[in-house]
Amino acid sequence: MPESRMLTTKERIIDAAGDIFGKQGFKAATVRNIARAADANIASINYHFRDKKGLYGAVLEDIFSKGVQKFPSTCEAQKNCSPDIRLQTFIHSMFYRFLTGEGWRGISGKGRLIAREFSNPNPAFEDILETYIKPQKKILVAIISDFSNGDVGMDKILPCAISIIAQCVYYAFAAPMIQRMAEESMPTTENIDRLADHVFKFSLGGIQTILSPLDPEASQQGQRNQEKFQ
Amino acid sequence: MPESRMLTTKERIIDAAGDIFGKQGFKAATVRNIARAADANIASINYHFRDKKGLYGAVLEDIFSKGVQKFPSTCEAQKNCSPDIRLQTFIHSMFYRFLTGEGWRGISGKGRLIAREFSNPNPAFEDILETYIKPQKKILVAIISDFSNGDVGMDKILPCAISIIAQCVYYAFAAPMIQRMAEESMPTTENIDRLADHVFKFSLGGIQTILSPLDPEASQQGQRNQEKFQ
DNA sequence: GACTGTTTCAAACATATGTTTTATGCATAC
DNA sequence: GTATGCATAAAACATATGTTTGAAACAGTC
Repeated sequence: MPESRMLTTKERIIDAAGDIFGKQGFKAATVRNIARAADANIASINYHFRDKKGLYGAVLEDIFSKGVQKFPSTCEAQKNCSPDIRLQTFIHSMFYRFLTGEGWRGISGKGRLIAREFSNPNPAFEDILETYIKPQKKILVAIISDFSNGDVGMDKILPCAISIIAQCVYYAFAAPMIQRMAEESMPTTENIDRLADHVFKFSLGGIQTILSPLDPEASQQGQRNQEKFQ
Repeated sequence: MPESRMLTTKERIIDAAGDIFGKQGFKAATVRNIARAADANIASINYHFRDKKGLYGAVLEDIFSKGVQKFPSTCEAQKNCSPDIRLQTFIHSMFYRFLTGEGWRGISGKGRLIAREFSNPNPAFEDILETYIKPQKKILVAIISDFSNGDVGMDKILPCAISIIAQCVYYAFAAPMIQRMAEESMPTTENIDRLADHVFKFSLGGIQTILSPLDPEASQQGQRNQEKFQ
């Protein structure tokens, strides 16, 4: 352990806990395993973080603060760029943040922890939401809004935002599925740009279709088929 | 308990286990809680399913067999329809299967269990994959393939399929997130058709953009920004 | 060098939990 | 009626796990 020994016990615990919580979930992860992986004593977890829940909260905070710091989804230089470019930057940031080793390492580590929070938010996640995620939402909404000339309501913009986030998150959290169903599309460091570009282009088409002022009747189509399912 | 008493103990256990496994995950769910919810004795779980893992496997099988049976994603009548219509049917089926009470009840119950499997497949899930999920993939790939005239490779079709599935799954598994970020888009029985229709239209635009023979240079765009993240 | 506050350690504690055991009801067949 | 096989029940068992405890090691200060 050449470099990990440079870190303090507290840091090593947070690091190991991120991986183990990510892989196994809050309940299945044991403080004993975390302590062993961090090369620390069990009691030090309680000493530094009060209890297992406290450790989890610290891990969440650590993951997000580092994640958005290392991969900002917007940069000053692009402030006046076309929405195309800014959307591409946003999506690529998302992929790098989720999937690379400097980020959340996708499914193999902390990325899965985040996916879990999406469907099963821990109380400690509410703060993360306000501090880190809502600003991201604002950025994405602004980008999509710029595709029209501001004459489109939130009822069309928000679903587009969701569709985009959905794709980014899915590549990170459903990697085992993707590996089994479409191995070529497995998210790895080699094809991360290719995948991000696909999501970008796909979403571009989607946004244009949704925001285009024509086909006002299309929203009725769903009603036709509704009874088939009831 | 008027009607649930009509069911056998075994059935009641599977039913209760689906909800509790879904809400809490495999490890966090306890056989004691499941037995109580099913109004059954703890030992009956081991009696009928050997052990906790066996129960989980039975739940998985039950969920999928009922899910695809109640909401088939293709029907004989549409066999010769346009890909548009068939895609719409596929996506709506997906939404109904994931979200309605007759299906997996979204996040509140078994839906979450499936989302978990996507990122954390249980050994018992491999069978489910072969029996229930791969046929679904085949259907979707055939639909997307029909949008072009068959002159587009899997390298473009599969990512489109993933993008579509991603949206459907996200609405089901990330509902708590959606509720907090975009309450109007919360998946409920009231707006399920509206949401499914959005995903349909968005995906239609995405597919057309990806499969369109023009812009062969677009795939290079990603490379430009790559160094920014390294 | 002795003192003090902080951190680490090994062991113990209390509890939660999956599983097994043994006994009891409850049909159906002989 | 009696016996046999299936289903359920209550209790016991063994283990895993979060937390606490009290002592030891360490670092900085006077």
